[in-house]
Amino acid sequence: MTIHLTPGRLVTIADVARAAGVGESTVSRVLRGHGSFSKKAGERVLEAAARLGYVPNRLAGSLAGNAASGGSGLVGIIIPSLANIVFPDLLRGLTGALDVTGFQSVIGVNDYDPEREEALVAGLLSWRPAALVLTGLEHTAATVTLLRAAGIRIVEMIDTDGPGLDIVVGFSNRAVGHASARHLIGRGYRRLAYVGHDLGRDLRAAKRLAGFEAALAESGLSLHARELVEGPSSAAAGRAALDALMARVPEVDAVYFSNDDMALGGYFCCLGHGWTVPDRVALFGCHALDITASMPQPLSTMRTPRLEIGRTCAERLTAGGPPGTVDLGFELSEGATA
Amino acid sequence: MTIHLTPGRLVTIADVARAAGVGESTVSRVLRGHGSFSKKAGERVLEAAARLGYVPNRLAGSLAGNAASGGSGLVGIIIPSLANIVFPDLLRGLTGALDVTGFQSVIGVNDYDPEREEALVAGLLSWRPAALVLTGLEHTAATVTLLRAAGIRIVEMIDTDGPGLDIVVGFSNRAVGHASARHLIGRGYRRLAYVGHDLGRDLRAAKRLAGFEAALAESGLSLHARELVEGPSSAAAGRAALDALMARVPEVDAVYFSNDDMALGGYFCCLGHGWTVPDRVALFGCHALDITASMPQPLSTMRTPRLEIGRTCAERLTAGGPPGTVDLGFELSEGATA
DNA sequence: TTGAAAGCGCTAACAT
DNA sequence: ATGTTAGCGCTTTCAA
Repeated sequence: MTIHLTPGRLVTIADVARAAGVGESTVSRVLRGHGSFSKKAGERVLEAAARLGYVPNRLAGSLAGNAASGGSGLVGIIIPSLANIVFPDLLRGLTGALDVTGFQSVIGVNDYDPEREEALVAGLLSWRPAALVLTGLEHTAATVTLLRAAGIRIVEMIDTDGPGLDIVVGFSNRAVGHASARHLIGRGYRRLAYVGHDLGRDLRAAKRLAGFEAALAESGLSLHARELVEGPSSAAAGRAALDALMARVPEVDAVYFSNDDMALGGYFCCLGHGWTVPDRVALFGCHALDITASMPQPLSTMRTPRLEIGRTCAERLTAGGPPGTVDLGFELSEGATA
Repeated sequence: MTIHLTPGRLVTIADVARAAGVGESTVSRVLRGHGSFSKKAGERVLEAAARLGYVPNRLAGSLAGNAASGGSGLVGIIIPSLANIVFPDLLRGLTGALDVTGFQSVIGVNDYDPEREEALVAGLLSWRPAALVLTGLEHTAATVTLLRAAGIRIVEMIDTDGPGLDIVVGFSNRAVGHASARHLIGRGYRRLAYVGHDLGRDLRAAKRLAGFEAALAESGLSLHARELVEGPSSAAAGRAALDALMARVPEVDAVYFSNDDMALGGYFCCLGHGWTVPDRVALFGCHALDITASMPQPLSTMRTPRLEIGRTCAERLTAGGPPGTVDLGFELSEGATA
């Protein structure tokens, strides 16, 4: 049976009600399995909805349902970048867990820029999300004001080094840096250098470096040299930076990289020069990207629980528990490069 | 001045109107820069909105504005995976261009599963998005029905090998495979093998292989061997698969990988065995991931315009042009491995 | 068990 | 230039 509708007009609950011969509220009850209704009414509504190809309008649903309490089925997510696989990993954990509970992820990418984050928060808030997930603990004052006024759950993910607004899920980047230094010192390296990318933007990398230097200081050491590149991390940047570093300070015996991308580039640099790793120079990364486990010499790095962070964020959000910090820790991934 | 509001109640346009001493519609006009209003009214509204911390409710806005014509400021995006950097790259191009035009991206990940895509399409449609962006051309019949009934713009990205529903932006995966084979044949390789991942799920990879084999056939050749791994692509899988392949069929002189992840793993395999590349065995990938340009021997691969695809999708969507296919092509990235 | 009716916050005629 | 009014599609009292 063909149904004729005004072109461009989508099927509404009223259409379904008419087709099923019941009232609109009955349709609503049946479709959401709420209230009570007769078996017969249920069948007729379901049949009519299927026949007409009814697709609920959640804009209207959210508006009517609980607009005052600010809860649609959307969850806003803001990450700094999509170019570094670390953030897609977080997203993966989040969306995977969120999908199951019927939430849709609305995402924004702020390019490591707090001002951009502020604009994205304002934009996302206009969709009255049930919750907002941010990356890191540092935000502009205006962002915090917006967040507070929104009256929804806020999760800050990845970094636990500082106070959060509501729920915080991640690990201590400072502790990662500290543990990395302890490992290298324990291996006997003494002339340690750092190779990293733009620290002004990647605050987590800066915290790792701070932890690293703190551990050195505790052992009476200090950073022997550092090489920073402009812009984001990449294998190309890591390769070029290590190249420059070793030309400038050849006595360096171990290098701590801002992350695995950079470290992989560093490893390629060593291969290109024919330097033996770790004898000529030891390499240590961060994040334990899958790829670095397949290197001829697996990279020594720290495994960070990215998927689990995403999953945990989603769980805490939907569970409705109290505010607080969840530290998921990290783990040494002992490779053959340090 | 502190403003007291019922706790949990968000500031509405009515609150702003009252505070500014104007009518609701004037507030609406000012805030959206539509219609006409006096300079004075404009100032008072803006001041009141800022003071009260007004955040527009786009759920209500979309519902009132043009719910019938089905256009909110949301764009739904469905990708098969977030684990393979190819898709975050597409997302990056998309969200970057979409943000600028005031659209928010709502994303779904279907794990290469058409049934899951169908569920995601139904879910996304309930937010009455202005448009939907899908990956690839293959969908379930029910998905196509939903899409047709929705009456919104649809973009299918990445693959141009087949008819689309509305707008198609990408490149010919078949042509990529074909050109890859031509390159290897031109280099003099004759015992060519394929190393890939789950072809039943990654249909684009399957099309590349089909194009590859077609080119071989045109030269009177055929695939000398193939090694397929279960599950998704990864460096680890590429490494293990090449290892198994070369043990089984040592006379192979060139390997075409399903993508750069796999090829990088293959390169690591060669390094581990001390095989010279490309003399012992040549390697060819797909996608030209940044990382492969930093290898001691840059990987020979095909550069695919992922960011540009994302950007172009966004542009076509917002431009409101006619349906059609946009082939953005691809380019040989001549490395040192083939 | 069910329908009628009143909004949710906003936009878009329509008056003025 | 600006206020009033009628919905957008849905959920939720409130009666019946």
